[in-house]
Amino acid sequence: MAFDAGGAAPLDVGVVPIDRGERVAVATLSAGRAGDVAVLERARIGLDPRLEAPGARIVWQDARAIVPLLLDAGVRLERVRDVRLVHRILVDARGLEREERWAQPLRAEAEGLFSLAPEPEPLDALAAQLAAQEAAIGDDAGLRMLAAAESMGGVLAVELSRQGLPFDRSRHDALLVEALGERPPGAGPAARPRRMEALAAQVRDALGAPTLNPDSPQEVRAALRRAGLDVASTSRWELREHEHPAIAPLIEYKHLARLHTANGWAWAQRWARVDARGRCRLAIEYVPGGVVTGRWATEGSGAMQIARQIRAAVAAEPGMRLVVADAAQLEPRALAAIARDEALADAGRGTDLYQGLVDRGVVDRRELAKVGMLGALYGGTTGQAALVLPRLARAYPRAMAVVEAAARAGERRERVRTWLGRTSPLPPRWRDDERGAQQARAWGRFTRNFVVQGTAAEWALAWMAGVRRAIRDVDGAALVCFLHDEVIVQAPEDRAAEVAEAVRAAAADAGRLLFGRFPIDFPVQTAVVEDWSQAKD
DNA sequence: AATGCACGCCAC
DNA sequence: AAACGTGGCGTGCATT
Repeated sequence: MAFDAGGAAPLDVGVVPIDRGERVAVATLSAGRAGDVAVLERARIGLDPRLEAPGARIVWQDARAIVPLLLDAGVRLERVRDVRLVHRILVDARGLEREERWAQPLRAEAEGLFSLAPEPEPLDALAAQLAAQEAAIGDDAGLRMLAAAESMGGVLAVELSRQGLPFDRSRHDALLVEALGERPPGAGPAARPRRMEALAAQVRDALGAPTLNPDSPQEVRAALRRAGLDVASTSRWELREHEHPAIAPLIEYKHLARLHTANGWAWAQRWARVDARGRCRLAIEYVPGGVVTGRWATEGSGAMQIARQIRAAVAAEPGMRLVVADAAQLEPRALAAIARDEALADAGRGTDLYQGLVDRGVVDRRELAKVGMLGALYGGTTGQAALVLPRLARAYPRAMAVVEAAARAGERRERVRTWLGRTSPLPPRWRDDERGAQQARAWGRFTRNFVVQGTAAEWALAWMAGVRRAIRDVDGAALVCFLHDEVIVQAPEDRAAEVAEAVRAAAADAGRLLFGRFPIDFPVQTAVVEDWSQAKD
């Protein structure tokens, strides 16, 4: 198992940074109290034998403050409890007091400067928090597993953020020049790359608006209306409905403008940095549990939305390869497992669940299978999805009943739970009128999706924890990216195939860990490549 | 000048 | 003319 999934830890070891992380206080946590406090210089933390004791669980308040110190000291971190992350789960799941006292900097940080002995208070507080969490979790095996997984997620996020994503700036520059044209000499928003400027001129020409700023939706809409195009917005789907010489260059301009602002030169300048070993990496700050469903977010760099167009700039370093792995149709598979829907699980037996639906005669085209399944997961009611849904409901009544029940529960303002027990928040108030009914249905779509997306996120955590363990002894291999259902490991060329196999095996392990003997496959598509764009999907 | 919101588009 | 879930973020633009 990739993380502690059950049973009481024989030894809980609390760790608290003091003196701004120059030293660390270590204590045994038991029955809500801290005992046998030791204080160690940061470089010598690993010398406390309790941190390496078999089965020991290391407990902290905030991974961001302590995990870097532990990693630098060579502590392995196999069983962990992140009190901050787990608290957030238990507040919703168990009504644990919403208390943010450990969000504050620990008082010992300041007071430690003036006393040789550590303040016992933070470690006692940690012990008390741990005891409260253990009581709240009780014998709920799902919550216990979720707490362990989320806590390991805190470690993974620190490790991933410290690694960064290998990034080749000259390749990035070349991709931008190819798409946008030469970079203008002056910075500033007025200076547009050559192709963008040419498209802007075409738009102005076609609309007879010589001073038009194509970045201003208001100006663009007004100019379009003057040209006789009755548009409510300037979004692409609406523009496409109209026939006019300005439309094509405008849509192309907006496409390039997005690339330029989101993943252009300024973005690379801001987020790419050269580390101590001279490697260029994108600095990505992961936020575990940053999304209500339990998915991760990132802060600042927009790293979860790196445009496909520039993914070739994410490239393996000399002697290395990227092992790019993504879980195939993760959410429908999670749904099949939640619902114990053997028929849907059977359709997913191969590597392509959507094709499985076609092969079993449920729908006649793969594209329809996908649209219909996503409609079921998101609550789609129109178009192609609506046409296919009845057939899915007939073929997979158990799975469809689960998402329908989640939607109805949300409409009734009830909470729903993921497989391991993450709980949806309570909805805002809505009135008892037509507008309120709309809001209720919208909340139902949220709870419908929450169950599936949240369970998929739990599987992904377990998967990634397994990958972490599997590559631990592969010298030079490191997780460098995580995107909901996709991971990238950079590994030495001659060990990449072995890593790819380990990543696939970790997926199967994660499925068994969460869903036991229920026969659901979690196939993972892996590619060993030099750059991210070569991993086709 | 700083702040907050709306728009629009990218990702899964 | 949106719809069908979760987000981040840059830009324009109105408000303070």
